[in-house]
Amino acid sequence: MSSGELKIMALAHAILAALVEAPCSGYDLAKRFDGSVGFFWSASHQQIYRELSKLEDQAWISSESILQAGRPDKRLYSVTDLGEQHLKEWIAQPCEPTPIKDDLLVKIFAGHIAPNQTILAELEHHQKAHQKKLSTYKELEQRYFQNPQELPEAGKFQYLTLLNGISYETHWLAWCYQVMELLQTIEN
Amino acid sequence: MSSGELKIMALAHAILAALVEAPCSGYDLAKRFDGSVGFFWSASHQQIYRELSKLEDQAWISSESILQAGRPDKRLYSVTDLGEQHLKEWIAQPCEPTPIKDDLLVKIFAGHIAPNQTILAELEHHQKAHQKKLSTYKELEQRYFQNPQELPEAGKFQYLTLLNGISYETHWLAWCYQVMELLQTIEN
DNA sequence: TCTGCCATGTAAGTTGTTACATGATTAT
DNA sequence: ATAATCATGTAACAACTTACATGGCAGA
Repeated sequence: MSSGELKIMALAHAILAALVEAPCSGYDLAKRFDGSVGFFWSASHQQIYRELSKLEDQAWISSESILQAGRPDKRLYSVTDLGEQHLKEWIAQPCEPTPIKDDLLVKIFAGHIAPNQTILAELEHHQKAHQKKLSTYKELEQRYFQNPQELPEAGKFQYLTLLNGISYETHWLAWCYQVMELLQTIEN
Repeated sequence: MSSGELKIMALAHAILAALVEAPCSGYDLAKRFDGSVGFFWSASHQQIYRELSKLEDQAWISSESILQAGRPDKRLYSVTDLGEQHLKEWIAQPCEPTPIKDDLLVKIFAGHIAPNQTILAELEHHQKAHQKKLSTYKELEQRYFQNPQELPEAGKFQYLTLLNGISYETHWLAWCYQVMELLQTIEN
């Protein structure tokens, strides 16, 4: 209503959250979105660069050019006071749980039109993927979050996102197992 | 490559899967995407109508006009042989697990910049939402899936998507509890 | 020499969201 | 009367994906 500026910009907030934790370049952000930030958001480098431009136009972030020997310059982005203020306000606004959108579940739902073998193969593929993620997450837990009670406050919150990843992958693995059990009762 | 037609169309496949199970109108589809189909996909009615037009242009679905007394006509959509063939092929192509994108996790990640009270309130809000979904799912389980072993094949697969929903909500609830426990160790 | 990493972008297309639009029937 | 439900759409915009584009440096 009225003038504007009341948009959603989900990615923008994920970027702000990442930059508040540690200022970095677009390139580094893209890598972080593939790693620890990936516990809660994913984005391609193209999205990230575009969003960084927008955020800088709005003065929610600012950048500093870093000259590097033998490498392209990098732009180091950090969140401005204005940006942090907006992030705080956004955090205070209630949001709803993300609806599920999952290709594998679509395939399972229509599973009866495909050979059992096909479904089973895809399931094993996903099982492996989830197992891999889970062990990565557990390694991170052991390496950086051994004593959660003694972490600094920011660290505790980051640990909680990791815990969510662990719980999420565990849920998927348990479900994969359930599917396999029930598939065995179907002759094909 | 070569000529084309190799697009992703995630929503299209979700619609095909729903229509294979039971032909219906766009309006009914929208309702189903808010209910049982919502275990694996969500979409607004605008998306659905647009996608239905595209699918009919490609002859993956066909429609029949149903005249109704005292109500607007409805178009009953069903999947053609061609559509079912495409769906089968799509099911056989491997896909990757859906990356996480979740606003609440962004908020938690940056939780240290907000008052503890704000985080706690949002968490309780989500806890309630997940509790509600979980009990809805469990009711459905009791009502329609008491003896999974004796279900027809299609029913078994649909039950598996419901089981995923139950597992998913349970995971979130357990995590909410973990967060609350750790939040108590932070003075604020 | 070739692959991969560092570093940043543009262009085109698809998907998803929000708002607008219509019009009849049924229940409170 | 008023709101909710049935039933189907258009228009504009925001978000996301895929492909293309550049160019230097480091290591096998």
